[in-house]
Amino acid sequence: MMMGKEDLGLSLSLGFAQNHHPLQLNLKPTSSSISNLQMFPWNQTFVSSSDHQKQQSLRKIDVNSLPTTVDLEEETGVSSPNSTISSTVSGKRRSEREGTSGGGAGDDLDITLDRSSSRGTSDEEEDYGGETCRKKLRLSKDQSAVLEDTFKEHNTLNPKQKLALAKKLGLTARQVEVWFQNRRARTKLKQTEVDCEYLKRCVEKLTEENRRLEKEAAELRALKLSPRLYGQMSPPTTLLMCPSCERVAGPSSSNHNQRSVSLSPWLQMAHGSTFDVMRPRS
DNA sequence: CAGAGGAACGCGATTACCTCA
DNA sequence: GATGAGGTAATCGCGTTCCTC
Repeated sequence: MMMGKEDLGLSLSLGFAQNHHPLQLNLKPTSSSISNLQMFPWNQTFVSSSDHQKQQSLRKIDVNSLPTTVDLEEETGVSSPNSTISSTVSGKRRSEREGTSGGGAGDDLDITLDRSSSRGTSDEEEDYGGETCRKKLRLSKDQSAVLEDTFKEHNTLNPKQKLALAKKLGLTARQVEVWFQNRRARTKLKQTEVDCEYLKRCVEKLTEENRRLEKEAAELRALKLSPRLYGQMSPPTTLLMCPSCERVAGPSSSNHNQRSVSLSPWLQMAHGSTFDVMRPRS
């Protein structure tokens, strides 16, 4: 089953460094299949008895030709299709140190992935049942749903979380790692698309505003050419600004110490005027 | 303490495979 | 059935961070 864009479950935020107006885009799907799957409490053990049942059911619907038993063999790196798991006594990795909400007791064994083994080794024949070319293993719907749910909680996993998730889904840790990598890439791509769209809208609005102002300026120039009318008006091209608060003063704020400045739209934006094309829509 | 070397990891780019119209 | 497009799992190369010596 293909996973469409609506299945991505992206919750995107767009923020500008200066304005801090996040543009929230909630592309979260309303998938009933996801709701049936339990979220991972990372501070708990993954495989409980109920988990085991789910694991069994997951394996039943697993379309991939994975090894039927994904157990301790994988942790020791004996029969892992794409990855070799090595254990190191010392040297905590970054993800664990940064506390990706994992950890807990029994962290004396740091389980890490040796990715070099997944990049073209002699184990590949074993990996794909004797075939030399790499096989594209499409993840099942439920596997994807669990991965999505997990990704919503943490977009990165520490090695233990990775292993536990892999074990639960009947995948290799490397597959989980790859899925998270690709998922992060998709999220970023989606975010870039959103950014582009938003900037395009900004450009359109600015262009429109520019056109309007040019038109207005042309009209004012035309008025200037007719002295009778012009004499009745105040100069349109200068505005008054309070030097202390730098707020553009209106006609009534005559008590401010005023000076003439040219109007900058960015200044207006900073003061929250109606010129708000850079403000994301809520 | 500074620096070299290595391991682990993440990311961007790309490839290869699969599904569907 | 052939085919092209789109999605995505998998791979590769590189940079970064951290740890050990």
